[in-house]
Amino acid sequence: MADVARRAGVSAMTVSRTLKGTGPVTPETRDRILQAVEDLGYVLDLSAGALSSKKTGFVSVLIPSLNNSNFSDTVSGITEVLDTEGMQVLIGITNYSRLREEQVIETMLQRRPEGIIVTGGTHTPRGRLILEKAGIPVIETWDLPAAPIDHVVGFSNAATIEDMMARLVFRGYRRIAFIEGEHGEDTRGQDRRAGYERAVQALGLERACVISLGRPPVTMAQGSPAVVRLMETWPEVEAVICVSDLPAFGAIMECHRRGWAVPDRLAIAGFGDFEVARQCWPSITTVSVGSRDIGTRAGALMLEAIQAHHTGESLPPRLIRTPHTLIERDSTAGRPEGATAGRVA
Amino acid sequence: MADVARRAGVSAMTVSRTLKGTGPVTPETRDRILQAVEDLGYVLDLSAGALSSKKTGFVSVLIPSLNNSNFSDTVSGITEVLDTEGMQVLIGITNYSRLREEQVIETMLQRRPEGIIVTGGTHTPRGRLILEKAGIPVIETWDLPAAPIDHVVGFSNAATIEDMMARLVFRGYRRIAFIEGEHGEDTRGQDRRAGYERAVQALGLERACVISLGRPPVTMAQGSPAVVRLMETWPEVEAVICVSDLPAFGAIMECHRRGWAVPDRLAIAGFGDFEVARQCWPSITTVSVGSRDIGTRAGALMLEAIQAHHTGESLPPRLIRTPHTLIERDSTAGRPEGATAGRVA
DNA sequence: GCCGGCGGTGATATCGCTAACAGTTGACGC
DNA sequence: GCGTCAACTGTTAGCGATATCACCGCCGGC
Repeated sequence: MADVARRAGVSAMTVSRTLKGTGPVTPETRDRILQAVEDLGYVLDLSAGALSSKKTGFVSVLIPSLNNSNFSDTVSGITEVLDTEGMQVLIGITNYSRLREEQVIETMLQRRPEGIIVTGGTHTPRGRLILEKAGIPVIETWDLPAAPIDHVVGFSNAATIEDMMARLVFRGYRRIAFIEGEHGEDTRGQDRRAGYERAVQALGLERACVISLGRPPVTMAQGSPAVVRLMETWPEVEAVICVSDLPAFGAIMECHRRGWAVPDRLAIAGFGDFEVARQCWPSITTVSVGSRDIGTRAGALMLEAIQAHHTGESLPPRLIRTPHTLIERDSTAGRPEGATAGRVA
Repeated sequence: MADVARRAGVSAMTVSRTLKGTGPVTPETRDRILQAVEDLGYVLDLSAGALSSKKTGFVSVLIPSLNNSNFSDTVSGITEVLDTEGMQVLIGITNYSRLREEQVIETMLQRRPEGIIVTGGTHTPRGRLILEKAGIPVIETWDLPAAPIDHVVGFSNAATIEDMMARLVFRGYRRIAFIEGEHGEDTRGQDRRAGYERAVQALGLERACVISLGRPPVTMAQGSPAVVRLMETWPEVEAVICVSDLPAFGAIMECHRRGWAVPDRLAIAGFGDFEVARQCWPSITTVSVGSRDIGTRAGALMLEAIQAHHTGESLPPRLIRTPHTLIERDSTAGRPEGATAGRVA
């Protein structure tokens, strides 16, 4: 930068101001500097700038996996918003493990991000502690934690499935099963299952029938053995909700193979509104949670929080409930006998 | 760090050595320092370290989109490998635009990455120039550029489709169409189309039938109108190759809706070996290019190149051809009349 | 008994930039 | 004509770490 300054006949400070757009610079001086930058092929060093200004321009984003389009949609949304302010997203993959999340948080903080966005509201005690003490805005997403760390942009996973259950019952289904991932790490999946069980109670259904797929990430492939097991275990089942569209799709394909009509023999619903749910035949009833919107809203909130952070005050914890939408499609068209079938006359 | 040093009764330098694992430190001293770190809740600042050591620990990775599991698989692979050396991936999204890529490259270089991995071998002249002059290892992936900038980890997109064509012809198909994305930006898609046209020539087929989907990213949804248009335009078509599994899937679902048997009325093949291709019914014939492997190999190569870069010598440009595998599935089971149908007797 | 070398540690000088303050000019108002 | 203020530019002093060299013991070899 000193070279540039010399060549343009100004001080390094003026070069800095020109390149960052902070402070006033005479147009001529500016041109001269930009010319010098061009001539020398100079590239600003943001690491050095970060050290001196104490603004790294980083925001860390922690997600369970990149290979789930729900999460990559959220990241895309965040990235898009932060890009407008020249901030760089640092992605951390937690692999659906809270312990891994804790480690990733620790290493992330060494980069001095100006804010951190995590997926879910359940963390290891130490992970939570570190986040609280980090002294930067924190946003928890994809969940509505009972005791948020700071800000929240999310929805109730349980409620999405309760809504779905109500709708299925309204459509005439009574024997409704649930296909879930393994217990333990995927807390959002657990919440959905909890929603299912509450709904079974609330709607007065006979009993909860749950098939477990295995460790997350849940995949399309897991759907086919799961639906087979389901039909063997509870042949009387009329409908099934899957913890995600992916196994729902796998299940539907298995049904095609076996000649089980969907939805007439078995209605199948998913979660997440993946592209495959819309394109599948029959198209899959699902819940859209607006993955990308969660990202853009979290991004915007983060910018606001960082802004406040810079001016000294810290933004009071905000809770943004994002809407979820039940999307009824062909895979749950209703009992053949009509919407009232199975109801008490 | 000075605080930690004081509390442990050593110099800052020793603290640094302990935390980074560089240089020898007596176990006792080490423990004392780690205790002090714990007590004070001290977190190392890598930005500062980067400035003085001139090693940022960043590697930039540019991809067209995060929402394509092929690319996110590659990124996962890269991340996984670089993680082992504590390096952080900086993701840049180019949106399938070369101009955008140029801009992203410029802003990325301000972060002083130690290496940069880009998707594809076609760039704007200026983008290419900047990469060449960046003075860091560059890896081009997902392609085999005629004139590589530096290293390459990729495969010939054209060859994948040529192989596919040969196989389809072997299976007895003669009238084979191609469904592609719009011309212009997606150079990998263009290469695949070029492979198709070469194969039409080489195999002595009647003519090339190409349906264009629209601007990338190509989606599942685009598959259905495309296949309808295809059948209207060339009713005699027997098979079609799609530029990606996603529209191939959309096309198959449309065929289900319309009662066109796949593969008997129309065989459909894709590209990319997305999960949906394996799970779809009928399962989709495709080309696997090992997206994740491309990532792990590029990651490993990058580590090696950075290593060399540190010791002064720069690694001679390396070209790693990754294997692609044709995966035949149910969607191209062969002409009903048998594998020799359509051949000259 | 002397010397070379290694394990362990510290002092100092940056790394490249920007915050903060301190000029310097010229326009404007009264 | 003079004070005031805004626009513009420069000076100085770090930001928080690490490269580098220097130093001190102590060991082993000849």
